[in-house]
Amino acid sequence: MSSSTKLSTSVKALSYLAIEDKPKNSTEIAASVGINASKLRKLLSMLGKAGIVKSDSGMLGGFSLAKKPNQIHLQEIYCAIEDRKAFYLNVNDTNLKQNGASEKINNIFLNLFSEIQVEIENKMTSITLKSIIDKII
Amino acid sequence: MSSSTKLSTSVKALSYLAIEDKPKNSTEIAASVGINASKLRKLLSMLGKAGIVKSDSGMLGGFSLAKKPNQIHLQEIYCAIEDRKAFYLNVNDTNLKQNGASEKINNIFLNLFSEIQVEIENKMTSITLKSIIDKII
DNA sequence: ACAAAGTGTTACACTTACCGTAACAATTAT
DNA sequence: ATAATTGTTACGGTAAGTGTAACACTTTGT
Repeated sequence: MSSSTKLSTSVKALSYLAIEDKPKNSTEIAASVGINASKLRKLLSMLGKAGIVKSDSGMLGGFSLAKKPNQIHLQEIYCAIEDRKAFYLNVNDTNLKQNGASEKINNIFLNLFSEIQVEIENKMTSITLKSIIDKII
Repeated sequence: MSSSTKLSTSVKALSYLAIEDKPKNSTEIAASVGINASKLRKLLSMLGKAGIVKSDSGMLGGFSLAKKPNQIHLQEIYCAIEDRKAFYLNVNDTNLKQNGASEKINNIFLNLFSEIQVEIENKMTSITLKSIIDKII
């Protein structure tokens, strides 16, 4: 799954939990968002480590939101499921020539990509789960 | 090669052509930017179709810039080498549920990604090959 | 105590994508 | 003719992604 697909899938699962407003097991959630239950558990496990959802084992177990929807924004969801920077962009730094031109160009692009990533992160920080739910209800 | 790597590699090749200011064959350019000559020819071939470089076969053939460096900006380089939108972001649209929530969330993300792409394109349009060369010389 | 229902994680076969290189037709100057 | 070059295709090898199953561990109900 690409980063962007992971993000939208996670938001679907979280929206489902917010709307249902009671613990749901991975099978139900997976059926709702349309992916495999095992795969979904991997995603939700990461969201759990980030304190976004909480999970309980056992017969009455399942997943539920650990915070209110207006306290969850896209940026933290993204960080929870992806270790790399937002929508990672990279350059080819193999075979760098000794003259340094390639290295300088790499740095120029790394700076450009950093700027883009900051903008993306700002945008994602401003969007909460609640604002998304409000749009789909 | 990722989109971003393609872009930086292309800019390296174009910068080399701009600085040398005479036709260069793929072997020389490839050695300068540190990639395979055949692979580079694929990139330059696409840049040629976009009118950014011109190429000549034969013994005295090679590649040279078709426009001045201040008339070439990153956005057109990107469009030349990549058919998809800038730094393509996508959602999972398989197994869409009948309730429509997944579809609505997909649309929300597609809109968000479109906004991000517009910002990236604006940024890339404002950066010319000349401005990059000025920084590396 | 024991069974049932969960999560969290690992493993694995399968497919897909990617990479680097080679090869070759077409083209052009000498 | 010959040599050098582009543009494109093909291909074997390798890496990455996918979907599923499996299983240990935890928790609840009886």
